[in-house]
Amino acid sequence: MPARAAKNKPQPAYVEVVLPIPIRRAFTYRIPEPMRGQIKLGSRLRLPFGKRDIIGYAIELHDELPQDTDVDETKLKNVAAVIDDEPLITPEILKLTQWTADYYASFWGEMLKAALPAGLHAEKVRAKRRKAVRLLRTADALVRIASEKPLTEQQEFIIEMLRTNGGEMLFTEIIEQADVGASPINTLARRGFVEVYVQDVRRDPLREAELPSRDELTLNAEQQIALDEIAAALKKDGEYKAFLLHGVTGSGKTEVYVRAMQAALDGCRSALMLVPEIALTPVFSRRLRAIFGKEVAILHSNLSAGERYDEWRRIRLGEACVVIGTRSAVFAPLENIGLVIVDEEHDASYRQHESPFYNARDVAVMRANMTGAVVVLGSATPAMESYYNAQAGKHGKYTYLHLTTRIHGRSLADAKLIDMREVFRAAGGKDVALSPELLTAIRETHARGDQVIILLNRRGFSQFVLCRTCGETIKCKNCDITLTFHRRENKLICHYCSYREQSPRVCPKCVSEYLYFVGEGTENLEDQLKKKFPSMRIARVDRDTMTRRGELDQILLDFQAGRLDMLVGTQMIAKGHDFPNVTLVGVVSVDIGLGLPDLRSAERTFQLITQVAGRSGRGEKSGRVLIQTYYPEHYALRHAVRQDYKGFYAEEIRYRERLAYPPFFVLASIMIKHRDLAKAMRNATILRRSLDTAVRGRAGNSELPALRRRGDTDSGSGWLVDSSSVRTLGPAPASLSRLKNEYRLQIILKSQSRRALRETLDIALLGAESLGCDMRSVFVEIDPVNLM
DNA sequence: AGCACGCCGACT
DNA sequence: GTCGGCGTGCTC
Repeated sequence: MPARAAKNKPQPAYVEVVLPIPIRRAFTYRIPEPMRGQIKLGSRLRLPFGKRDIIGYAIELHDELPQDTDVDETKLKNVAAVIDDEPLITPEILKLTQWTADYYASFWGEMLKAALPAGLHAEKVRAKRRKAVRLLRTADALVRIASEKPLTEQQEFIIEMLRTNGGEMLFTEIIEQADVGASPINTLARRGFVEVYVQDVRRDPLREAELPSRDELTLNAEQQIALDEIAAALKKDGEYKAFLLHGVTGSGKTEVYVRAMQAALDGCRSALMLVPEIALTPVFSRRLRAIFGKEVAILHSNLSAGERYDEWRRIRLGEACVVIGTRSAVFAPLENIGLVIVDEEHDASYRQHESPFYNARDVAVMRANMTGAVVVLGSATPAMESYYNAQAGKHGKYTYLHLTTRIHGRSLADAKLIDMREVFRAAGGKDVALSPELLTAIRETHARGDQVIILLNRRGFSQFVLCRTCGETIKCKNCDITLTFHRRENKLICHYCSYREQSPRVCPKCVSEYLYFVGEGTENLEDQLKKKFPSMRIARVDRDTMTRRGELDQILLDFQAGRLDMLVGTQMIAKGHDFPNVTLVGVVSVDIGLGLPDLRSAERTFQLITQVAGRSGRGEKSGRVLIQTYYPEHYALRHAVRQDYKGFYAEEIRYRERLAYPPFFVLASIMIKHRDLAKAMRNATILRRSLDTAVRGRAGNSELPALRRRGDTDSGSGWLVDSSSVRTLGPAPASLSRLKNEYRLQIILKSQSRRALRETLDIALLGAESLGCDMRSVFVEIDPVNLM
């Protein structure tokens, strides 16, 4: 042991760190003398790791090397540098990320990285203004001038790209997307093809939008009751309490949130509000600015790295005590939280689908629980598990608050199902995308000067190519799915891996010329509508068109301001927005989702339709909703039409119980991916064996499990379980059995006890590794969405 | 995750 | 005969 100045309290000489890589272990480093005392829990450290430098996070400090450790002092490396004077990770976030990583069988180091704003190292030269490029000449002029002195391939490409993007793009955007340097753009500018100019990036899209009217200042009785309950809970300082605020669309949940946040501030505590990705519109942001002024920090996914970091820093320094943000904002370094709100808590965008997996809604509840805060989960269509948790009785984890009336006494839209099988028959077996009834309704609505929203499901509704002669469908060469036809590019594109190929003229298998392009994608539907309603101004909103920053905002604003008559799009348009002039919502084939291998497909369909129906008739006028479907008798649709949440819940919960699904059972999915099917199978088999061993081991060790008969709820098998038993299913081919050139096998775990499930999983993963399973091909998801 | 080490095909 | 593919193993 090195001698130390005895007078001073010993300074930690060793630090345990976790790293932002998929390794579960922590690593020990020696702290060089001059750094001792500077390192605190949560400090970011620069560390030598193998042949490279890596940033790690201090999670534990030791004065001496622990006795029980198996690390060899001589093998330890020194910390290279302490990055921040004051740790960016607060003790609270350290604890929260640890819990989250553990809960989701994720990696702590990755979780910590995810908790910090991306672009922490963004250059300080944060351009508030950026260079943009505008196309100056028309296509005709281009041809003429180009003939004098031909353009290079890169230049041509840039011009083509500019043209397809409406003639205007950011300088950096071009460089990125066209993969060119700055010089071809400058050459084009010199030759007068384009103009380079400086643009305010933060063009305020609100300029032309009217601010929300402030006539909703008085709460109705239900809102007041909800607020009172929340405020009362806030008064019990430091006591955790959870609410489910179930309010029909248009019932004024937002008003309750805002008041509750004010109440938290009045009690000198801070407030955190999570919103779905799409809902954080500039309109809403501005409203919050108006209410909370500089106190509010907004963590918007569209912020540049620098802007995001600025907001984050204001929170860390305590300058902002109200935080509104999307998913990752759940890790915002707010101190002294009194209130956590999760708006539209059922929304899928709270789930992170890549490593590190987590669901921000559940992390939010845990954060409130850890810090003794009040949490409010709000939704018009609560997730099954949330509503279940809000049931009185032993599951009463949440206090239920209900808003049943729409503000201003607006009535719910009048909704109706259109049976597409009949439409199909009436059309003489012709493939019709739009029923006459919907077309008539669009015409009438437009004639009144009102606006229309058409919702469709891109996935189920995309075009694919079918050979009429041999029945061949053209599949992606990397994935086990059919390619989607994109007319504008005349290409077949894989929606999973982005593989693209020229669309064929003859069947690649039998060389028949009779190729049939089935179905209607958004692209095509937009064309059809434009053709049918040439006088209407129609815009399309989906992931393809929404790549550019701010473009969605612009379309939504145009729509709101009445510069567009119809919006056609996917789920993105279903949520949160307030369009007072929309009196018709058409739902075109969302029900394809009902056939997907997803235990939540009914729930999602119900939610989607209910949400989009809520878009109709938000102003003074009453609205209509027409839902085209091939399954008019499906319960998700039947209840959605009547906006009957409880009816839907009652049926769905029975189904969940019968099949041992959440909320009765906790699920985990283990996905095994490999380019080589045999290897995937080998890994999966080892895993299964290891799981079986772990399950047996646990069962053996657990003390006299109370056996319960569950034969009445589990269809058929009548298996005997104790509440902590873990069932293993698979390995079986996953629902997308081949994706991005990898075979995918899936093992599903089910248990009534989350703890048992997690413990079994941990033991089994370790065991599998020691049995030679290649853990790089193994991906664990707790509470998964996709199942067989 | 990266990055090295190590063993089998098409090229100066 | 070498350059380079990615399979396997390790990182305090």
